[in-house]
Amino acid sequence: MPTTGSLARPDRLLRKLGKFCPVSEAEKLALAASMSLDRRFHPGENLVRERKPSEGVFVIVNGFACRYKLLPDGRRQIVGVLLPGDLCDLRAILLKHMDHSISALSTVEAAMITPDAVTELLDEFPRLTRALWWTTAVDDAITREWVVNVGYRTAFERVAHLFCEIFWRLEAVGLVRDNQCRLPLTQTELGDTLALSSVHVNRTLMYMRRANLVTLQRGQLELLDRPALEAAAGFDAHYLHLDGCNPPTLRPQQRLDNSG
Amino acid sequence: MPTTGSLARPDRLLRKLGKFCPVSEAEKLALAASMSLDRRFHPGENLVRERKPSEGVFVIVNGFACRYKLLPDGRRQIVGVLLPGDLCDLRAILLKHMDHSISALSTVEAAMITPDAVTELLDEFPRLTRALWWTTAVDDAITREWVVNVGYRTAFERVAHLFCEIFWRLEAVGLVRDNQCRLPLTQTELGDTLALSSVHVNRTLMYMRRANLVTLQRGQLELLDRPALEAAAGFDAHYLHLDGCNPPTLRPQQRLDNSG
DNA sequence: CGTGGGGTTGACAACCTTCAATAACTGTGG
DNA sequence: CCACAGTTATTGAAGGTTGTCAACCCCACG
Repeated sequence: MPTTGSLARPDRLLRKLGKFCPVSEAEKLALAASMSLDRRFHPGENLVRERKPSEGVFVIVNGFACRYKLLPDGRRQIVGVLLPGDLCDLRAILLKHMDHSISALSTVEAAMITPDAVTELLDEFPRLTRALWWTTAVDDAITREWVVNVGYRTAFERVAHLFCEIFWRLEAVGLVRDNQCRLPLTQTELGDTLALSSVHVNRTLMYMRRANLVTLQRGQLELLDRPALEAAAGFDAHYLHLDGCNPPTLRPQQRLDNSG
Repeated sequence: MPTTGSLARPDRLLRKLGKFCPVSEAEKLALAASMSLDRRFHPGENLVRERKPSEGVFVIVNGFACRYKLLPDGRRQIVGVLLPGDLCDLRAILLKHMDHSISALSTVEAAMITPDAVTELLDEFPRLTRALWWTTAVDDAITREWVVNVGYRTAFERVAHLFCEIFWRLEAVGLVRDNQCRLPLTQTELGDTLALSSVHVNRTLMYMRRANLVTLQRGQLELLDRPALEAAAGFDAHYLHLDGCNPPTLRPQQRLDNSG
């Protein structure tokens, strides 16, 4: 049950990549080896700053983080949530500067993959490359769904939909038990995420609680009636692409390398 | 001035990739060669359907298309606009099914790159691979900005911001002249894009027209006072990443291959 | 010359925001 | 153990931005 020391950090990530394709021992070790520079961030602390070049790719090992943009009037819009096992976008190293910031919502442990290590990893492990590429595709699918969420849905549906999404994503990395998971966001942060005022988030949560759908206390989320919640949110998990991958078009050398 | 027949189709795309890094003749020819199966789509026709596997990657050669999701009540949310030179996401071939549909807004000419051709291209041209990867990163940055747009901004700001974005993007591929560009969207489609009712889009456009900021007639957009519009929208183009790329970490063989 | 889609406008309603006040909770130091 | 400060949560009242409904106009097109 306990992984080795070197595999503890990429564990959640590996679990996610495993949904895409089998991952060999060599690939696991290479990924673990590429993760250097473990760092710990306090709530509110920035991992990545808008308008600055990225120094590498962070892997969230533990805790919750968010992508956000600061707005002219001082408010902020959270445009993505990063959970354990998530990557801060491999492609960031291609860009001259970041278009958004990333900060810790809870205490966050993150490992860094340097740009050189990213390049090496992608050069030497084509199948892993595909898997990592797949995670970025899923991240983007999630962002698109967020456009729908803040654009189309009512406050109630938005909150419900976010809860469903985070629940499914945490389930995929083994962080759900007894219909419960962590969700260490204040109501103000939920508002920044869902483009709602904290006041209205509160009213909505009160309503959900009284309807015996959901409780959210001290950063712990419990879904009391998951089917009802998903129905109310209009939630359909297919955009999370947790059903694996297409049969890949492989290069010749990959065809020899199908050992799980 | 006129490109050869084989380079006419990827012309807009090449112009965009050129913002990222120089593209060699060999790369240009390879890209052109990989584009097969030119197709023409009428307004409203689907290029790609949600919940179906993608058959390859489309390159928009001419016309406007959009990514959209259908909603339970029959409405739709447009979650992205595809302009000439844009790709329908390279990574789609990794996914078992699409999480959104793509349809033509105007008459669209699109070329298809088959999954096999994508794989070959990525295998043989590392620098081109980086450039293509960069375009997907920019697409995602745009989607994130859309979350901000529909979540945070007022109707007026939303419309203004969309106009600025499309103007900049078309400018980058050489499709702007005299402060004018094409924008063949009905007010209903603008509403689907901006999460506004067509009625309110209309009111907003009337206001902008009367303020001598913008005209939009018969699919032609003219920015009468671009600085004022950008200021009003809170538009800052840095998320479009048109300023090129980071010095790449290259593989050895790439270091020998820096001819433009 | 009729028909249908898109554009324009008005009246009214709804959802959500803002402002404001209070209560509950968390952590800190005496 | 309690007092205190700071943050978070809760609730009420009033107002604003935007949606809905409905009507009308215009134009393109067959």
